[in-house]
Amino acid sequence: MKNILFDFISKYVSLTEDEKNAIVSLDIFRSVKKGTTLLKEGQKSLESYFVLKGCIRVYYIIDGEEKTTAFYTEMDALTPPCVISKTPSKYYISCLEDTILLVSNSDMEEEVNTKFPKFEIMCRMFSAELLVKQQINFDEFKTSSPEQRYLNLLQKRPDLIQRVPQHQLASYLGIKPQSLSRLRARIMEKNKG
Amino acid sequence: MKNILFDFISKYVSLTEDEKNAIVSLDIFRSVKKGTTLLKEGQKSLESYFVLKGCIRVYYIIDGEEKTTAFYTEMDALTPPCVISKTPSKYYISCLEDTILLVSNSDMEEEVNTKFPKFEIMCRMFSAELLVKQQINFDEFKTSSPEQRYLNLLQKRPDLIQRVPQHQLASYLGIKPQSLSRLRARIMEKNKG
DNA sequence: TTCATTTCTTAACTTAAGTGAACGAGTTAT
DNA sequence: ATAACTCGTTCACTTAAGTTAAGAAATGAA
Repeated sequence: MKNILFDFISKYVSLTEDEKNAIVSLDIFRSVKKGTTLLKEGQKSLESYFVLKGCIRVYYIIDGEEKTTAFYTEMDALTPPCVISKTPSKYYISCLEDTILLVSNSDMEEEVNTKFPKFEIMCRMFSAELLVKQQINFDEFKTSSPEQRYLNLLQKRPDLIQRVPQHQLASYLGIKPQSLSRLRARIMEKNKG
Repeated sequence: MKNILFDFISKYVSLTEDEKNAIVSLDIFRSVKKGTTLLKEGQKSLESYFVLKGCIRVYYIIDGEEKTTAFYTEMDALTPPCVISKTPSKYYISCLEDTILLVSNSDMEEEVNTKFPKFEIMCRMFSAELLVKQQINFDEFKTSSPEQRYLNLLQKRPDLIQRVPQHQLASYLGIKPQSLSRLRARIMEKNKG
């Protein structure tokens, strides 16, 4: 399990055994049951998450309706905007599956950063990378139709289509569940004829 | 003109006169004529921009069609993803109006950062803020309809609707120019009745 | 100025997404 | 085991966006 974490870190910096042990001793691993809500609208939080196993989901409730904006799976890291801006959350975060998380809070991070300067370097590289990914993601979403977005998702994150309920996927694509059903049927039809 | 820059910086850190002079002496101000293209698809770039006056626009050309994804106006900073990822650009950046920019390139930034540690602090605060804004922006886009997006824009950046051509605005909202015209007519109709 | 181009709007028609309702399959709770 | 839910799909209908075409208004260039 911890290997997932160290595989991830090795993409950015290389760690000594001592450093690895130090990380493990921080006791930041947390197991969460399917359905658990990690953050609710209105709450303040200092926690960031790294998904080791499982899947978590971010959604808003707008006019009583869930609007899913993100899924995080293995090797994905999530620092909720409200943690950075230190304002109450406008959204919910919950577990779609039994999930193993690495949880860190802002205070702790500072401590770790001073002890292990490598960490700060890694975090900076990571957040730069994240900014780029997010920008590209946004641009792709903006410049494509629901059908293109679905096909794109099928390419890039095929696992999501298996493990996530259709109505949450639909919301993530910016449409209603009925429209996703129809859209899928339409695509099947094209591939037949 | 330089005041716009220092007003902006003062939101993050306070500068001495010496520091201000040092910045001015870097000679990083550039005037650009309306219509100038700052970056083309396929090019590599190390330049980041800060808009002092005017407006620049980011767009893709997909199937021969312009897809506008962002506008940057006074006090907006833009570090194109391709600068961070050091890959060829997939998009264009051009000036919508005669524009005065502050231009920095990656090499120079490192030099400035070591000379003025304050700068690195500011940059980090700034990019954290940017990440949050971008995330919120994306979420808003995803969770709303074209009409809501237009009304939202009317609230948040009313100047854009005046200074930007309708067909570019339409693209920015994820729809065709004809649909934007219709949508505006629809809203006018509602406000009458 | 005049001619050409770009920009915006309107209209008619097509296509796709939203809505409300119904149904069967699978799950959960009692 | 049965009742109550949730979930995905389908259908008929409504609404909004895409498409094609045309024309008016503004802009730019010769």
